[in-house]
Amino acid sequence: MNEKTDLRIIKTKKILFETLLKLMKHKNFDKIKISDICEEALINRSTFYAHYQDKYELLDDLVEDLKVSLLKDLENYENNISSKEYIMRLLSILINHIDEKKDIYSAILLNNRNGFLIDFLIDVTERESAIRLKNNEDIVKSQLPLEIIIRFYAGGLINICLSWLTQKEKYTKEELLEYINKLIPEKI
Amino acid sequence: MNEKTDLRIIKTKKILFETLLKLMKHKNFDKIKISDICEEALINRSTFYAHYQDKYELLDDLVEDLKVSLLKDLENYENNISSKEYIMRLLSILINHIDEKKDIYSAILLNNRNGFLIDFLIDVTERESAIRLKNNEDIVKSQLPLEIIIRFYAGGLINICLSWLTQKEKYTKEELLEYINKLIPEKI
DNA sequence: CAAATATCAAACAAAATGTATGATAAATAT
DNA sequence: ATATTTATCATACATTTTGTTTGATATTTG
Repeated sequence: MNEKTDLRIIKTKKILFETLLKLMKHKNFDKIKISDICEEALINRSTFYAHYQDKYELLDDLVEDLKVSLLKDLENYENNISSKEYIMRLLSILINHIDEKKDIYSAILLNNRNGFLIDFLIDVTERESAIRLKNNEDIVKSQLPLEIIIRFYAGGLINICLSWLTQKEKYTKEELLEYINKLIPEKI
Repeated sequence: MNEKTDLRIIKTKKILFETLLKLMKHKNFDKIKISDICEEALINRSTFYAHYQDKYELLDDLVEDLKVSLLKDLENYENNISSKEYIMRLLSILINHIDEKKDIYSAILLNNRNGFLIDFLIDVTERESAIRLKNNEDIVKSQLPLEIIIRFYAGGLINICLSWLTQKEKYTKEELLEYINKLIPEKI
């Protein structure tokens, strides 16, 4: 979000983000025109082009912001805990993060842009998990490639989170975590 | 693929499918123009418009074909087996299906069109599983909502399949199934 | 072989993108 | 506070891509 922090740039990008998300709630991203965005945002089209080559760059930038925000949420939490405990904490952070940015995630999901999102979430959770779980005894014993284990749990858990997000309010965050707790074995 | 089976229509659509997939290997779907497709396919642009409104309809049609093909693969296999055994057979069919259509799946994956694919695969596997697992004793005992269980395993397993697909030939199909076998508990 | 129809080439209208220019307003720096 | 820098704006215009139409040609069906 910071180019060199000229206030006008920050403001413009913020409006573009908000407008894009707003439009994505009613219209598929594929069908949104740059001119639609600018019109709704009350921003000159040449200003748009001053910042982004196309709408894909705009969306990239928006997702990049999300990523930064999630990484920040993940920054400070404890090390050296059992793999299950670790996973549960990671998830708790993730679910809170998604819940806070509900609007953004839903908008992206409703637009068949899941690929984006899943890649990014898996990327983050995988990197995190890979570091933490690398020398975990249970995992070494299981004789499974670490990446397989991570892909499995990351995919499963993210899928639960995403469906939870779209079926608004069917379960509370706490219930969701409780269900997940039952799904994950004590020893992986 | 059949409108009313005029050979020319079948041929045209087939070529359009192949051409789109070919282009998607080198270029993101977002950036592919209808004129690119037609040029490469040696098909007149007005012919394209005679069949599809835009490139998204073309991709839809292509994915629809995939879906039909997977459903056909899933048609005939045994009922009344334990949940784990059931899941393993389902997966074996799924993996074989993906392996056979490797080119198509990779092309779509490389194009950030995963959303499409994951939705579709989850849809199919969920519907299948929901029918089969509904009255399963183990599941009733677990006190978890069925949809949560299905989402979890569907997401996890599909994610493994997808990453397997992109890391070409790192494991054999058989190894992959063996790993998955270890990941799924005997009693869910 | 006759009838039906899908494809084609070509030309055109409309929509959307992308670029350039100089004036104006807002932010930064001294 | 003022000067300087620079982001935004309005406007105009070139280009690209899409979408439609027409009638001729070729292929398929019956």
